[in-house]
Amino acid sequence: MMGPASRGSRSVPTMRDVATLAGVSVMTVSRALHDDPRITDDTKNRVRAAVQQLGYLRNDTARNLRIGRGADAIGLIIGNLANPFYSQLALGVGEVAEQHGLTVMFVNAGRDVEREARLVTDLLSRRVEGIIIAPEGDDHRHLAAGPMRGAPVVFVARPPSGIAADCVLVDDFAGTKEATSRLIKRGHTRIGFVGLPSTVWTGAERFRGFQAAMSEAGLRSYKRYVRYQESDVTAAEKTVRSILALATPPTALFAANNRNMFGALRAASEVDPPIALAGFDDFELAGILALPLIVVAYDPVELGREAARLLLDRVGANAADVPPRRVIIPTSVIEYGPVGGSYNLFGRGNGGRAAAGS
Amino acid sequence: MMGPASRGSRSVPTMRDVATLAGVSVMTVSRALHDDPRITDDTKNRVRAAVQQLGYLRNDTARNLRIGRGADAIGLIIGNLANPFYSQLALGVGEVAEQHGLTVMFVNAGRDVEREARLVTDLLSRRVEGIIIAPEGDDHRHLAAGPMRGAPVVFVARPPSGIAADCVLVDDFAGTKEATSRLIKRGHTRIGFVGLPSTVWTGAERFRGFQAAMSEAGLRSYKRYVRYQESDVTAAEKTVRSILALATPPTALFAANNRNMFGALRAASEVDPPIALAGFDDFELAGILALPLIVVAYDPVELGREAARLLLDRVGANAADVPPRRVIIPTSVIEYGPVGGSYNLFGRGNGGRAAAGS
DNA sequence: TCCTCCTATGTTATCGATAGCATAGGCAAT
DNA sequence: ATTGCCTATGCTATCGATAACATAGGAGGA
Repeated sequence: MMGPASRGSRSVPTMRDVATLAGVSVMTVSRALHDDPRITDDTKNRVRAAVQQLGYLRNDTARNLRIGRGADAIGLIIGNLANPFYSQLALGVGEVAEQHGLTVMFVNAGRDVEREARLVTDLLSRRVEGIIIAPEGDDHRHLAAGPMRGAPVVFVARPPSGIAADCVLVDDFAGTKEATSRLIKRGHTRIGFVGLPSTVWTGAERFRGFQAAMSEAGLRSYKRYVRYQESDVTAAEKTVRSILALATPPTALFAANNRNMFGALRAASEVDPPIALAGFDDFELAGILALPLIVVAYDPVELGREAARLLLDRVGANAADVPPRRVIIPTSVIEYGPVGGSYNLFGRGNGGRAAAGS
Repeated sequence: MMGPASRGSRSVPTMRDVATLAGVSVMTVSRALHDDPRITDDTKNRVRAAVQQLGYLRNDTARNLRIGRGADAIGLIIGNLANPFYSQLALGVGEVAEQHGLTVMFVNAGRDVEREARLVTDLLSRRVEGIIIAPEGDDHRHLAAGPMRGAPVVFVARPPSGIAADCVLVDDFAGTKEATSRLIKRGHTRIGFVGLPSTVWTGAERFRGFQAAMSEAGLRSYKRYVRYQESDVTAAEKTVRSILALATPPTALFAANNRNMFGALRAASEVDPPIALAGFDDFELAGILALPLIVVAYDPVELGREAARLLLDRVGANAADVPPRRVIIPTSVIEYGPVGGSYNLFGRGNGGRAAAGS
C-alpha cells in the first residue's frame, strides 16, 4: 500500500533517474539521447537500456524552457467546429503544422471581443509560436503587435482592420458576383439575398458582389428581398420562409454561406415550383438535389494550409521586415442540378411510392 | 538599427525585468500578480504598472515546470477532421476542456499503428494531462498503462482491446438493429448493407446489429448484398452502384456511416423508383430528400464531452483505483421522408422546370 | 527603553534539461 | 620520462517562475 506521498502524482522518471540507473551523469544521458558522437557506443547502450527500463520520456516543458523555445505549437482561434468550413480549415492548419513538428492548440472563438482577447493572451502565455484567427468583430486592437508581444498572427477569412498582419481570404466578392450573374443569365430578375450580419467582413463582401452583379444587369429593386442574420440553419430557414411568403416572392435566392444555404434548402423544399438557389460554399449533396443550384466553391483546407504557411514563414525568421501579405483563395462557380441536364434527380410527387419494396 | 543580436529573438520580458523596473524582487512580483494579501497595495500598483509598461506575460512553460504540472492540455488523436463525426467530437472535447482551463492539442490519427504510437509519445513528451483517442486498428498495446506512463487515456467510438481503459461508445448494435427492423417493417426483404471494414469495431458492431434484425425477421439470404469498404464517399457510391446493378437488386440499403450514406445517396439518385435507405449518422439535409430515409441519430458532441469528462475525472485525482468505465451514448432512430407523410419534398420529373424563373 | 512579534519583502533552492567550460585518463611525440 | 593533446565524461550555471525559509523594520507590551 502506498502512503500519502502518492496522492495523484504518478512521478514520471526524469533524466536524473536514468543517469543514476545507468551510472553516469545527467549530461551524459542528454548527450547519449541526442546521439552525440563523442559518447561511446557502450555508454549509449547502457543509457538506452536504462531509458527502456524506466520508460523515460523527455520532458519537453523543461527542454523548451531551457532552449528558449515555446510550446512548439500554434494557436488556432476559430468559430464553431461544427461548421464544416471551420473544421476543414483546422484540418489544413493541422496538416502543415505537423510537417513542421508543431501541434495545434485550438480554442473556440468567443462571441465577444473581450473573450477573444483573453484567449489570445492565454495562448501567448502558453508560448505558442503564433496564432491563426478568424476574428469575430472588426475591432482588432487585441491582435496588434503590442498585445501579441511580437508573435506573428495570421487572419483567415477576414482581413485585419487597423493593424498590419498577414491574411488569407476567400475571393468573396468575385465568387458571389459570378454566381449571381449566372442566376441572372438564367433569366431571374427577382433575386433575394440571405446574408450574414453586415458587420462581418465576409458578409459585407459577399453582399457587395451580389450588388455588383445586380447593378451590372440593371436590376435595382431587390432591397425588399435582402436579409441579414446570424449563421444558423434554423434562423435562415425561418427567414427564407418569410421571404417566400411575400406577395411577389423572388424566383431565386443567394445564400451567403452554408448555414444559410441549408436553411434555404429546408424552406425551399416546401414551395412548388422550386425556387432557384445559389450560395457560398459547396456541399456534398449539392449534386443530387432537384432544384436549380449554383454554388461558389473553394478549398477551405487549402485556406488553412496557406494560413499555416504564412504563419510559419514568420516564426523563427527575422520576418518583421516582410510587409503584411494577403493571399486570396480563388473560387469557382459550380452549376448543379436540372440545368446541367444530364442528372437524374430525386423527383417530386413520388411520396406515395415511398415504401418501394413493400 | 539593430545589431546581429536581434536575429529573430523577440526577447519577451520576464518577471525579472518587471522586478527591476518596479524596484522590487522577482518574488514580490510573483506574489503581487497572484494578489497575495501580504503585499502592500502600493507595491502591487507599482508592479502592475511595470507589467503594463513592459507588456509582461507570465511564461506558463516555466511556471508549469516549477509547479509540476504538464502543459495544461489534453491530447486528441482522431481521424479526418473533415468528417463531421470527428469535428463534432472535437467540439465537445474542446468545450469541456475549456471549462477546466485546458486547451486541446489535436493531431490527425495515423493510418498505421506505428505512426499512432509516435503521436502518443509525442503528446506525452509534451506532458499532456491525458489522451482521447479514436484508435485505428485493434492493436492497442501502445496505449497500455506502461507506454502511457500512467497518463489516463479514453477511447472514443471504439473500445480498448487487451488493455483496461475508459471508453465512450455509441450504441452501434442497438441503433443499427432498430433501423434495420424499421426497414423490414416497411416491407423490405431484400436489404443490402454497405459496411465498414470488419476490422473496425464500429463496423463489426453495426453489421452485428444488421444481422440480428435480419435473423429475427427470418431473413437469411442477404449475403450477396453485403459489402465492406473504407469510409470514402466516392468508393461507396461505386459500391452501391454495383449492388444496384445486380439482376435482383435490393429494395433497401443500410449504410454504416455518413460517408457510405452519402455515397449511397449519390448512386441511389440515379435509380427509379428510389431505393429506401437507412444508415448510421444523421445529417442536416436528411429531412428534405425525396426517398424513404431512416437514420440512426446520436450526439457526437456529447460523445466528445463525455470522453473529456471521463478523462478529466482521472486527471489529478488518484483515480487509478477506479475500474475502467464504459459509457454508451444512446441512439435514436429517425424516419424522414415520404413515409412520414407530411413532408413536402423535392420532386422527381420536374427537371424540365428547372430554370423556373426564366 | 528594550524586547517580542508580526508584517512586508528578500534569498535560496528547485522543477528538468542543456550550453559551456572543466577535467581525468590515455596515447603519441620528443 | 615528460609534455601535450585529444577524447569521454562531469560540473556548474541557466532558462523563468515559485515554495520554503530568512530577515529587516515597525508596532506594541512590559
